[in-house]
Amino acid sequence: MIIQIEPLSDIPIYTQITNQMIEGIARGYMKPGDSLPSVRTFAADLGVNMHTVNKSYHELEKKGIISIIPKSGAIINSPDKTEMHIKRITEEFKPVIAEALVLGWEKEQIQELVMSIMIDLKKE
Amino acid sequence: MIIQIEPLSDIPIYTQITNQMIEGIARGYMKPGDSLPSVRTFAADLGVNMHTVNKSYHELEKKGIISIIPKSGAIINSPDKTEMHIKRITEEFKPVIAEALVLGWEKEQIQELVMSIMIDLKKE
DNA sequence: TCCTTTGTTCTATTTTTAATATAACAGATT
DNA sequence: AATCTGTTATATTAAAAATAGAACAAAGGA
Repeated sequence: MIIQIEPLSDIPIYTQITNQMIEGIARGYMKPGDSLPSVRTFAADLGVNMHTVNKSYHELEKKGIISIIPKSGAIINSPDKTEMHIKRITEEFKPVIAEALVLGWEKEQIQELVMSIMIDLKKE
Repeated sequence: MIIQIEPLSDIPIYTQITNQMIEGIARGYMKPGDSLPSVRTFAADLGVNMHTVNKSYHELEKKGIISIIPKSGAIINSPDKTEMHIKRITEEFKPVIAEALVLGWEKEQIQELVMSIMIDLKKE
């Protein structure tokens, strides 16, 4: 799982790690049950501090995507159909959809873009 | 156009203003051609600093949503069908869609959520 | 059992960003 | 002429991000 950090980005490093991990899992590069690298080795690979990776892992745990087993490691969760985090996902979608609408996108165009992104992420 | 600032939020104030302005325009509370309040009066209304509002306005301008006329004021743009900002909108959608997929959402469920948000924003 | 690795916790410092506070400027608006 | 506008500048404070180093106690492998 290769992750590219952009030091000049206005997106915090720990968020860059979080997002790229999520995208990597969505693309199937990592699967439920897989272990994540330890915060130390991963930090060394990325050239960042241990605590930065640790913060990203806890962000992933808060989102329900991984489980951190104390003193042991982190493992990617199996999706739980009863826990869709619908409220959070809704709040994350809303500003993007509102922005597209304000810029003049038609509902159908937005649906098409969303579909094309899903297909891109799902194709292996 | 009423805007509610949450001082304790981890979202910066200027981003809260930006997002709520966009949602307000999407809902039709403000329309293309309308003037935004001056940065000073709006800042006074919200109880924040002038520069904070100013930063939000420039964020909105960068997104192509308003035009700032120097020494005069800010006006909401008419949507320009030839300028959909497709690359930026795609990059904004991607992490949210990836997160939903990783949490086990089906493509159809995501499409339904997106549609319901669009309907909610469009209903007046 | 011993040794290494693990996440955790703690303190500390540096850097960057966000937010506020004033002030002054020059064009626009009335 | 007087006011209002966004702009620019400088300064300060507050908060967040990132780094650094150390120590701990449990887990896990040899």
